[in-house]
Amino acid sequence: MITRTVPDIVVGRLPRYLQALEHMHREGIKTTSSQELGEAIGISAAQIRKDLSQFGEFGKQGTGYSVAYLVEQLQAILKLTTIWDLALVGMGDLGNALARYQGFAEHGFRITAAFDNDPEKIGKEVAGLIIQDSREMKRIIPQLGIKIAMLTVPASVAQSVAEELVDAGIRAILNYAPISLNLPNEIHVENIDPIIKLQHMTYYLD
Amino acid sequence: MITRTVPDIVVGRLPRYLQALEHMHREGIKTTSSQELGEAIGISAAQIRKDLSQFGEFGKQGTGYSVAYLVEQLQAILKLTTIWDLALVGMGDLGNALARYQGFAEHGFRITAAFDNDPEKIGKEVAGLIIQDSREMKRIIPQLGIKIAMLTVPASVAQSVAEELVDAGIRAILNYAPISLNLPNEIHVENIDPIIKLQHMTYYLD
DNA sequence: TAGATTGTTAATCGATTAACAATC
DNA sequence: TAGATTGTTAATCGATTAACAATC
Repeated sequence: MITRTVPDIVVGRLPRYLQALEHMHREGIKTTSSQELGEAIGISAAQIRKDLSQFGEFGKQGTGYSVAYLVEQLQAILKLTTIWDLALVGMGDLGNALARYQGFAEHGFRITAAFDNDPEKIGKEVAGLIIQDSREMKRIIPQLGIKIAMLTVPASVAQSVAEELVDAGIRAILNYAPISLNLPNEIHVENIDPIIKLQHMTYYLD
Repeated sequence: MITRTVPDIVVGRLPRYLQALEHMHREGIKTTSSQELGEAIGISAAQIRKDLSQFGEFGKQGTGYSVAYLVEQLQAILKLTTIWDLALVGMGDLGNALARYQGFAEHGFRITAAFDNDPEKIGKEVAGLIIQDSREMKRIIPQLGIKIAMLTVPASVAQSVAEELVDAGIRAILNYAPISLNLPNEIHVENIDPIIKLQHMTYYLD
């Protein structure tokens, strides 16, 4: 059986389609077109149709797409029909803000464990989570079956903590530390770094 | 005079080169090669050389690049030789965490004004900043000459607040709200949305 | 000098767009 | 039916990689 691989750049656009479609759904919009969806997010209609065609046929000629149906299909494609447990590692200001952020739960992500190495923080409660000793990651993460971690530790320790996470069975890391992690290829890493984004924009300013 | 435009995708990689080079610089590494730099950040040596060649000749055959010199040059290309003032709009948990984050100052970004529309928050101090009424943005932002804003308001009001920011003279927005902003083409927008990144990664998990 | 590495050109690869038959 | 819009193919466009002469 041949399974052609979908380009990662296409996969990366699907969550943006989903976000816009969920917004339409909340607004009570029942139907949309590649044209309308494209205008909402600044992507060409042709590209949206091409991207979706990688996964199946979801529309109807003449009428476009059922918003509810396309939401469902994209959720299935992105494996969002299950709840994903997250480990939150590093409970500084950012870790605390993320622990309190409602958006994760609203989208099927549940922070199930929070870690820090600071004895002052261990045992404290944040948003219903008890902060645990990061030396316990290796034990707790497999126990809870957690596959995704959000890394909000200082840059100086990010690489070694990331390695510990991989060792504990983590397979995807959302990295907030301002450093590029070197990990095995099979580990999925996405970076969130405001400095990098700001420096990208200053190029165009004067 | 012909000035070919550098592709945005190339500009977007420069901050990553800079980050890695600054790291090398702190480590006391004097010289590097496109090969070594590429391995550090997972980009091919050929691509790094090609990207840099858009802006000039910065290396020496046989020996590679002076780290300090290339840092300097990239900073100049990205307009990082001046301090950039930032407006922080929306002082919830995330806004507060960003206000306290040291990384901005360390990279030449200074949060000069913080805004919220909540009377409970206005007048309070966070990390040396007095939170101001967002109705004052139109007056204060031009006064301080602020060109860049970080937007950390709820999704429901992000579009309208963004429009107010543009109206106040803001030309670049780092958007943390989970919604795609529709703004004039000349406004530079970069999005930071953990849900989008997590959903990208779950595609590859099971 | 010999070895290493740049900057650049040409070749390859991949992504986006245009166009349109199919069809709701 | 007529109009609208899909899914897909082919054409175009752009980005990445390979290769190598130049040269430190």
